[in-house]
Amino acid sequence: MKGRFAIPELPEVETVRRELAPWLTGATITQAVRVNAPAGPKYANLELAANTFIQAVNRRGKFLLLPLDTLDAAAAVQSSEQLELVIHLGMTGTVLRAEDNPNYAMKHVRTRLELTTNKAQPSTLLFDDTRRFGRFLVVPAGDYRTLPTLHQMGLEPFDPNLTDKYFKDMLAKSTTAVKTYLLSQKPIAGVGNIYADEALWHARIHPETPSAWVSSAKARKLLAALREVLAKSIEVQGTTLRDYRTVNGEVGQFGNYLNVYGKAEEPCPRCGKLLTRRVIGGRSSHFCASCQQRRRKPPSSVKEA
DNA sequence: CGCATTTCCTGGTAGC
DNA sequence: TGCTACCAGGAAATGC
Repeated sequence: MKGRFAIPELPEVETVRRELAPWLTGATITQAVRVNAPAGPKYANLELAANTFIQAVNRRGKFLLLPLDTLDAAAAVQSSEQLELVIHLGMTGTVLRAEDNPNYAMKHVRTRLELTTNKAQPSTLLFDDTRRFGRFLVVPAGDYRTLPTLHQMGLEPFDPNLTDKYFKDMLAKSTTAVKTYLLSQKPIAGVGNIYADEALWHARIHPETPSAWVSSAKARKLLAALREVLAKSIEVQGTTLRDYRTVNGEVGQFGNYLNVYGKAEEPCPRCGKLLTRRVIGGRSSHFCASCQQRRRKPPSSVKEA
């Protein structure tokens, strides 16, 4: 494992959301600026956030969504456009409270928000994004045209509308490797590399199985497994690799519950055969070739080419 | 359009 | 020790 990693997937982002909400909900943004990063779509339109207040700290998949309400009634009438601050942590995005980190190295801090909290305290939010894989931008509320992944995102894992049949129907839409398709965020929101590998192992599905070949029974097991690993990880504040810390300096414990991720050449906890690592869809993937058998033929419901 | 591949980006690490 | 080459990853861009 390398770097200051959390690999923020749904549980890690939910952990951050829960930490940010008490601090930011109801706070006024007096200034919002991009610092130490080139202009571009990743950290964009921040000036629009000035003179607004943060209504809520929400999460959609791996994105944090902060609806902003204007403080200027006249402007609200003129624009009639509600705004939203969109934050994606990417690989290395970290949200910091400046007053808690007086000696913080500013080298990779990309944006800064000057705030007045709902307790009338001044506060400064810093967004450190070392590798610049993150996003921190203001958009018209709900307008995700510049964020195609968010735009096409599937239902939240715990959305009651996400039934077994709905999930199976989503998987049926693609013939790409089921692991790759999960990472696209289209069948379900918030699943990244770690939890995809873990859930596929629990459901005994080979990660290279064409998504549409996954049977109804396997789809049901996969959805249950995804919910199980995500819920457990949220409970223990996510997976911490190396020296990552949450906003409040805590360490997620889900690493203790991993069965396959990062465990190539170690014995499968279920059958004892050595686990395999293989690049699938350009991503490092971990599975048990023995108990995650790849089906040889498509199910009868899928037309042969 | 669907799917596969490449790019973005930096710091940690292996190997010499 | 110092240097190079390589690797990690989510989402977007590009290629076919």
